[in-house]
Amino acid sequence: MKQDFDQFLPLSAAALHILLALASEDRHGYGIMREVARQSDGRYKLGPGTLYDNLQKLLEQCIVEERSPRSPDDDPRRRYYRLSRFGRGLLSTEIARLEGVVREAKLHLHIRPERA
Amino acid sequence: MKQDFDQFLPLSAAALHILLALASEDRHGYGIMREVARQSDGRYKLGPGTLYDNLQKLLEQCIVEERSPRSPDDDPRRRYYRLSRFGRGLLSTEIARLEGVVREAKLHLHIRPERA
DNA sequence: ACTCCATACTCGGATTCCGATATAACGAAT
DNA sequence: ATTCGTTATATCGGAATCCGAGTATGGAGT
Repeated sequence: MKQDFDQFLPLSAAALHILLALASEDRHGYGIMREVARQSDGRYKLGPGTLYDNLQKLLEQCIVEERSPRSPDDDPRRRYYRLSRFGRGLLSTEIARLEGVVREAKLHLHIRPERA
Repeated sequence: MKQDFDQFLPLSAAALHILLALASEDRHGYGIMREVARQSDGRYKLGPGTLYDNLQKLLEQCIVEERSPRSPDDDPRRRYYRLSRFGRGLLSTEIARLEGVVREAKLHLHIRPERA
């Protein structure tokens, strides 16, 4: 039962970063925003429009699922999201694809030592 | 004189693949389409709409330049494009960014051995 | 003559992006 | 108790982008 990830790839930058933020742990929307900013050192910022557009679509596609809050002392406004099994596979596939892109690029570019 | 690549990043999938196709050699539009399909093993196909939209924008931003045909026996319909110096730096920066994404992802995913 | 491929390009509908804005509960400080 | 900054979810609508169908043409093969 091979799932066809291919029809979902390539992921948009927004979707990729959302899934990446969810790969390390389940998060609520606002937490995703902060994590995305953190992971990219503030260079890539997700606004609420892009975030919720994407989240809704990812939910419909069952790439991301909503999860119930872990404890009752948690802020009740929060809605938590997690990667589905399918979503995790999809992200892995996309990462493998990106590795290919990076490998290909390095054949043809001088990559300078990375800057601080 | 540090150029601010950051305002152009992240590259869309289309732009990234176009630049990648031009990294190895100068190409005309149709050649870019073929090269993109080849590099992705046919999984990512660029249609003419996306291609020319992107090419026009990349020209305006001086990321890509038009080049004169190399020899007069070349098919005269062809219009050749090449990466500008700026474009090459931009692509390098984007590739470095993607390496960071891949590195981050691998901390949290089991990447299966890549499929045939 | 016909068909297929190479090649460039336009068009318009669909999709996506994305900041401004709205709303409100929380925490801490006064 | 009030205020203030932050946390938090969500919508709206214009702008940007995607992207396939279609148009056009020339050359090569049969």
